[in-house]
Amino acid sequence: MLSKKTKYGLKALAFIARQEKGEKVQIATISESENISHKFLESILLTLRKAGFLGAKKGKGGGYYMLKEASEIKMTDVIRTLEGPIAMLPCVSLNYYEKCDDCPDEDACSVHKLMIQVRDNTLQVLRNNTLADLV
Amino acid sequence: MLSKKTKYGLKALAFIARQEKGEKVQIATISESENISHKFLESILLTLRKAGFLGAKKGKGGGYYMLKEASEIKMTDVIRTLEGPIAMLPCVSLNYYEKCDDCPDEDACSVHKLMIQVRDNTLQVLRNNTLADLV
DNA sequence: CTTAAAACCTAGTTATCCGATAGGGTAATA
DNA sequence: TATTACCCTATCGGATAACTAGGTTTTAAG
Repeated sequence: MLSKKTKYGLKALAFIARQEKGEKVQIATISESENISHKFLESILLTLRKAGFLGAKKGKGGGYYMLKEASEIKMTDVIRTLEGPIAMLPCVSLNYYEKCDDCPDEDACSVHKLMIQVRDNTLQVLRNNTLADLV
Repeated sequence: MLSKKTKYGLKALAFIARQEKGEKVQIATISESENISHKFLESILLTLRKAGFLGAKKGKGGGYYMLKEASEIKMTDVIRTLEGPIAMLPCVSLNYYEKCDDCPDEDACSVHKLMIQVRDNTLQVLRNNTLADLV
């Protein structure tokens, strides 16, 4: 299950991407329009800014804005930033790999093989979708 | 992320399915062989039996056994029993649908559309795989 | 008939994480 | 210089995951 953090983050990104290029959007605007807790959204946007998806301007008339084209922002990258691994098991994760405590031999694990199939299919969908597809 | 419950359950099912048809397997055997806590596995197998995937015999010489062919047990069914929804959002779940608190209009939600794609792809993989493919 | 073995069942524990909130701090602008 | 709006840290309640405890019932064997 996708966390609300990720869901809100995607919605917020889509909201900002819908504006004129370079236009600044304030947290409060998104928060009200998308029904997201102001403070929670604040922390999410901060994460997205640090990850390089957004720029921010402080002070009066400030806000968040896109740094690049929506079509250049892949869903895989956003989800990995907010959610973490895309795979259904740590042992099949490309970016967050972790060995299982049980499983002496990964290649012999039946579940492992199945989850690799799921992962590859999910990745294919998420790689082919950019923020532009959400807008 | 798949819970350990589901992972263990799948491994246990595969273990039992590997035996001669109708052969009984004890919890302790699976527990030791697959490195799963005995008590935890106990509760998982109980769930699987109640869901109709396994039969059980009490008393000395008892154990769990397959009720049907491994090829008749779909991964979707097992995962839904142990894990719950397969979808990444409640609002795109076929079997566990739930409306989102935010989102006034589901059809207008950009994230919704994306997650339907992911769901359909995942379902395709899981529907095409049976327990026989794990063995 | 007794005993040991095995599944059954209810409930509780512990630990972690999610979603949200609090309360300032800091920088930019009018 | 006051206001606006992002920046940062800390905290907290509730839910859930993973596992544990301890007893009950059923069965086979001696």
